Amino acid sequence: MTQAKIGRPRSEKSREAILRATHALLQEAGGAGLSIEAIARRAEVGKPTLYRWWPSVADIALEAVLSRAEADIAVPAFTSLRETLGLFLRRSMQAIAEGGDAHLRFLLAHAQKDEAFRERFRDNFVSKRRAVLRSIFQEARECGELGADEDLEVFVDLIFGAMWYRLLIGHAPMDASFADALTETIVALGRMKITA
Amino acid sequence: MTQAKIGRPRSEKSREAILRATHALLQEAGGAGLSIEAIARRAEVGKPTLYRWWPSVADIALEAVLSRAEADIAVPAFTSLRETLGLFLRRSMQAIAEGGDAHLRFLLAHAQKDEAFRERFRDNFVSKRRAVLRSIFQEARECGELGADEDLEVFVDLIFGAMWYRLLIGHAPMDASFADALTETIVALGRMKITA
Amino acid sequence: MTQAKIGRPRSEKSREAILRATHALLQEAGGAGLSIEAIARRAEVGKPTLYRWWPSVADIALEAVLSRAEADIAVPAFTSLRETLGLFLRRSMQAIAEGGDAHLRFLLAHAQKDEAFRERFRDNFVSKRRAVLRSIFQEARECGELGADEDLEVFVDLIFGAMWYRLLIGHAPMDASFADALTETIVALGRMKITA
Amino acid sequence: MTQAKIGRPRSEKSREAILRATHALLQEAGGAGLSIEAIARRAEVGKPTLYRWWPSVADIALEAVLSRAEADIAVPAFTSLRETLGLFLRRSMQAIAEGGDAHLRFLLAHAQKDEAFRERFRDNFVSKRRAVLRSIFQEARECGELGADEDLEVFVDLIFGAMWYRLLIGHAPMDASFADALTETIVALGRMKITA
DNA sequence: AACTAAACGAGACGGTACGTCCAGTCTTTAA
DNA sequence: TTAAAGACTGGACGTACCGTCTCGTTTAGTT
Repeated sequence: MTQAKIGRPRSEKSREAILRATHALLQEAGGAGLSIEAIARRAEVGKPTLYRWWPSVADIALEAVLSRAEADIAVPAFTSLRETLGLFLRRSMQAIAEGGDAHLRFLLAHAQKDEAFRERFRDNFVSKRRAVLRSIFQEARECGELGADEDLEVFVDLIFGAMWYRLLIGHAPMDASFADALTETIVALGRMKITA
Repeated sequence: MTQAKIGRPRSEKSREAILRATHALLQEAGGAGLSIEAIARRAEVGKPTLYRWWPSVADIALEAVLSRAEADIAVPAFTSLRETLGLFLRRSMQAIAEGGDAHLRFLLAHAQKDEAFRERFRDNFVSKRRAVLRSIFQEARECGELGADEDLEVFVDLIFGAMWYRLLIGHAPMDASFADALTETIVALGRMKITA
Repeated sequence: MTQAKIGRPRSEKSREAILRATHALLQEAGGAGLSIEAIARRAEVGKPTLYRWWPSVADIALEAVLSRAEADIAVPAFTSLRETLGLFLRRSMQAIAEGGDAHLRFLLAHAQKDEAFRERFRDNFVSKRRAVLRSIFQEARECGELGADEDLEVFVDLIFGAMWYRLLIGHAPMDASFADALTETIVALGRMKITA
Repeated sequence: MTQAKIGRPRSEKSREAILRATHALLQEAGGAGLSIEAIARRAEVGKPTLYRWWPSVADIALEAVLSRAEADIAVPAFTSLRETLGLFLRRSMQAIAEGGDAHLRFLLAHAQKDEAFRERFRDNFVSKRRAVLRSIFQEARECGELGADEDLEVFVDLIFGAMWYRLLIGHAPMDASFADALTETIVALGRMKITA
């Protein structure tokens, strides 16, 4: 049917070296020192190998992030809105604080100058995180902790928006108390609508 | 005390040409085509003139934005929380939709790779917008529409966070209905606390 | 005796496709566009196939030239020095003018950067042409048109040197009148020595 | 009239470093190791500086050769055809033998793949050498050592052609005896026509 | 009115990274 | 068991900007 796959297969060793190098560069120097050239040098790989498999540096960084962070978006088992959401937000913020901020900054910065990448970033990263948060809200709704007519999409925008905003602007820390404040806000919104 | 002002004074003509060129480049090509080189070419100005007065391209873009957008942050006269906040948010989103998004994207992208600029961006741009929003909330509090123990900073993070998030990720539009949804959320939070 | 012919036999189809592609590329774009890569693409053949059978692009070009030009060096039947040499030179120049110049330029250019190829080029191409010209001179000597003590090697250098020189530098055409001028020079040198 | 010369002037230091590096690379590794990249590295100069002033590597090599070899084409004072021509040819061949061959090979090889450079090479290098040789022949003619109806251009082609041919093909040395053989050939051609 | 000093335009400088092309090698499937 | 095909490392290509520099020119304010 399709063409037989002949010829030398893609080198898994190279792929891993590239992702490892990308991760290391992001951690060491932040987004500043990350370039195709630098990755190729560090991973001891030819530049054409990078261009063959990824359309831009940002896509490499995205894959590097995805390959390490799948566990991050594990949904905590739902108990109550306050507990589950609080746990999720505290864990998320801690993951960012522990070295993930350079990665996220870099991805978002590149998404601003590359429309096509922005779409890929949205589809492969953002939407998955949004789905997790939305599922928590939906479970809360099923338990009666959120009303039926709330716009959960707006709730997701509020929570992730506030987090990205603090990360990107840096005017205030992403600590546990911030996580709790966000949690309480959602809890309050849920309670209010029910009493109304 | 300070040194006497001798020598040729700074050329106001050049300054204006530079800001105009920067604005035009951002509107035409988005952040992609904006560079020191491009601005100098377009403004018919030597590169050292740029480096003499601004530390980076992003600072030029910031000044270009500030010089045009002072009116944007005019505080509407306070009537009620719903009305005042709603007006402010609709106006803000409309300003962005009418061509300001490339500017903001560019500023924020650069803030991610340049720590020092991030601080200047925060001090000269972000904090002023935050002050406006905060003042609206404070007036609402004085009118009893917001409780005394609300964390207004978190409210500001929620609103501006959600707006930046939609702008940067592009998963949903920044339209009037979004402005209204945000408004209603804050109104609801205020009402709830009071009834509680 | 020799090793048995086991394994997959060499593809004659590929060999021909390669030589045809090489010839076509030389004619179309001159030496500029000729590379291992380009030949492989055009002939729809893998690069290792080229490296297996030829040590360099230049050797492929050499074989392409040799496979087509064996007739060129047919020795005309000897009648007189003037007539035979004149015919040979006019025919040679015409062959070059009719599209062979890109091939020769390419071979010679590569011979300059590859010592080993220069030797192969000399042994398989140049020396055969020299032998033809030398045999004409020898027949002329037997007929008494050239003296016994002439250095025929120098005569060959003079004639082929002048031809290559015009081809490579391009300051003057390789036309029939040039062929005749070279012929007359040799005839004159022969006559002079005899009268002396 | 013409545009005023404003802006930072060209760096003479860089220009010299580039020519020196080019010369050294040609002598050390032959044409093989010569590239824009290698010259820039060796001369400690940015690549754009090379591209700003020269259209190709070959042009740099040409300038490097010209800047050193102006003395080579000094015309010896004319005494007799045999003596003057012999001296000129022996000197020329010696200059090539003493390290100039890599330069000439490189120039000629590049002239084959770059039509425009071939023309520059012809105008700035070849034609000057031809003029020297032609002037020797012309002085000989004035002394009656060459007839009035000889085609001096063909004589020049014969002599320089034979020299380039031996240089490029490498089938025989460019030594004093070769110089003498060429000299005697021209002398003979001159004598013959006169006796005829 | 001449002098002084700084800002101006222009543009070359040493560099870094870009994205592409080709060289030559290696590894897998096909014949 | 060799041929063929394609991915590999590596390096040069020519271009775009970077941020710095050196010019000659212009434009005030100071003598």
